[in-house]
Amino acid sequence: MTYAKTVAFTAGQQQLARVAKALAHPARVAIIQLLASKQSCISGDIAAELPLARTTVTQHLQELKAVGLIRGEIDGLTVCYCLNTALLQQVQQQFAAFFGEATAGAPCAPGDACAC
Amino acid sequence: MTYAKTVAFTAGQQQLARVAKALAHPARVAIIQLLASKQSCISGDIAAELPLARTTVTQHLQELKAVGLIRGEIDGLTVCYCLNTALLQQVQQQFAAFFGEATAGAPCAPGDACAC
DNA sequence: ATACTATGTCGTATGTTTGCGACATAGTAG
DNA sequence: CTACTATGTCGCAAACATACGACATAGTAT
Repeated sequence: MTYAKTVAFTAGQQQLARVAKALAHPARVAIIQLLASKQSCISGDIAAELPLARTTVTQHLQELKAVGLIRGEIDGLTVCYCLNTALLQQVQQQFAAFFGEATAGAPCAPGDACAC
Repeated sequence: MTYAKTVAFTAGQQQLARVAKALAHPARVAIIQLLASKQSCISGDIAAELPLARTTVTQHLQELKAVGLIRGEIDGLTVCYCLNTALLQQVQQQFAAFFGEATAGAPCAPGDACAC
């Protein structure tokens, strides 16, 4: 992303945007859900469950790992991915606060003349 | 986005990803927050409050409008943007459910041997 | 050792996003 | 009507993202 003046956005806004970007692709949403549903933190089985090439899935996994939402541990030949519940909980708070703030105002239905 | 086989992702995953993408840029997060904080739904003042060119801000506004998170009404010379609280509330539920699912599992701390 | 399996990294083609100036449109005002 | 203001649309350049095959690495197994 090439923001002209990244400085001007708050850390909170940037963090929220970063996480949102990580979830901005159905494959990544699916991966998180998969990891959440399987009790065991599967590895490359993930690739088998998605409609994408193995390498593409690896890339998505790397991206999720870069943001910190998941963690991967090598176990012999296979690699074990699991959710970073700590970060997820923190992010959950962040989103809750954001949406709470956003949904607090008046409804402003279409045709309202929008009390400006 | 060029998914090879878009079909294979659920509607829920795609909807969540679409909204996440809308929030995947600090400027757009900032816009939502701005609209939430000002009681009046300001118009091009938004552009003045952000560290971006006016046209760029317009573009971000269009994107948010395309996803449906905000709505714009023409009021003479100015345009009035306001939050679509109905959609926001719905999306809030969606994210809450998603994160709830994701944070439900075991912590899986690093070094856990990751019970696979 | 040799063959095999699970993963990841690279390079690349194609498409998308971002940021912005130039230009078009549409009200307002004198 | 003419000048001015507020917005939006276009087109473009540069940066990213997506998807994937070819290749590298590193354990396992025989």
